[in-house]
Amino acid sequence: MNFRHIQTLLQQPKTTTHLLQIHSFILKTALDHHEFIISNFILASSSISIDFARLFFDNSPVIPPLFAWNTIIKGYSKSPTPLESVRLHNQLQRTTDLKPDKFTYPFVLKSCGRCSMLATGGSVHSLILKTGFDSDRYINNTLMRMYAACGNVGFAGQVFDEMSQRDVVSWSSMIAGYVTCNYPLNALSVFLDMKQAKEKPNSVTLVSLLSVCSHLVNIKMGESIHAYILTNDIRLDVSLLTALIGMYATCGYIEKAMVIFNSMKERNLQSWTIMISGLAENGRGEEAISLFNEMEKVGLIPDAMSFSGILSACSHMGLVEKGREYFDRMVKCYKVKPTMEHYGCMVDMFGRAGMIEEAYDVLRNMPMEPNSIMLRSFMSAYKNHGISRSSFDENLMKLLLKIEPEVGANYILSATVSSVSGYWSDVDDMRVAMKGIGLKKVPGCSWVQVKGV
DNA sequence: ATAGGGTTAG
Repeated sequence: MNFRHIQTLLQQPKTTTHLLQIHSFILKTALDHHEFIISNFILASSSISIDFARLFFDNSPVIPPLFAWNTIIKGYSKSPTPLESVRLHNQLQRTTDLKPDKFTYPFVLKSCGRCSMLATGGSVHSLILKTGFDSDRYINNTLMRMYAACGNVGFAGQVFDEMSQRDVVSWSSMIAGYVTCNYPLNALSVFLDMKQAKEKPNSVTLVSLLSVCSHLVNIKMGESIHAYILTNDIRLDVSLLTALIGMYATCGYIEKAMVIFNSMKERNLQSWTIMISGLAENGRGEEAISLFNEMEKVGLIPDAMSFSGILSACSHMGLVEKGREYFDRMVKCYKVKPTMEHYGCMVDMFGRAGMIEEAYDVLRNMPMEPNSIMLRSFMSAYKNHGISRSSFDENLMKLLLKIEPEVGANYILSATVSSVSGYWSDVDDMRVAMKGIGLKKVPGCSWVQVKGV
């Protein structure tokens, strides 16, 4: 049993037991101090699970070589706990003489982005500048993604502008950055610059661009991108087809979306989910529900996004019992933690069905502060169905006006609801409240209209 | 000696 032998073993298909066996060989031959062996063992075990690899990393008898640190940092960057790679990067700097290299930074940056740690990401950036790695294209591309993920697309743009050489990934990252930060028009203009620069977009670039069309609800642009894909022989992979479905569905071309979905030879969870949500949004709840059931039969595990789709279908269709069922199934069978969107669907669903008490229960018992969409939905339900109820919670109305004091429609809603709840004792009270926040004229609503409520 | 970046939706 020697070095070469272990190396060969590590290249074969690995299972946990297999790796444990190799590990005991390593101990027996005292090769556990050997840097190259440590590196390869950590690499092999990280392909099983990052936590598994971490055990060996932590118990290494010598300080692991930089390669092993990089492998672990990379593993955490795509794990559910990316913060751990930021921690390890700190530990690397504090406790060893090793210096991070061009394989360390991309993954630390990715983790900073995933954790929205703008300040930490910025300090990693200055470290990169200090150590001269700012000429590395990969690092610059991940810097851009980090800044965009942290919501600061301006910094991403600076990195992009200062890059000495850009490739298709740089351009795609810049476009995706603007999409993430909700600047679809800027994304479009970067695409135009990209064409000027004669850089050819690939299927990843086009996925982001189709999302631009969805954001702008611009079917003309969507169709021209579809045509561009076909004439330029861009590979129609699962992601690109899924993005096309999404674009057609958001633009209201649900039939076209269905045709693409049905033609797909291979589909992933996202393809199903986007089709289900598309059907739900286009008022075709029954089909959304049957597609959801079909998806489960195929053996795919629905995620938070899939449940948003199906719950919104139930809400639009007024299928209260089904909605309750799916919500329960989501939590109990699939262990998906409900997000704001899910609670929003439930409030909307109960509210539309006139079940004010149930909607109120959801609002009261959810673990986060409701957003304005939910509050408006609840208030409208109250307005439409709650006229005879006495259970109005004026705090919810106050909260809505606090979160969104600049939205005129909220005051109109408030005025209407006040006729039921007595929250605003008279219209003059509301006038004072509006003046207090400097709102003189309600957009889309004159004082006369408010008075007339 | 082993390794790296970009993609969607509510």
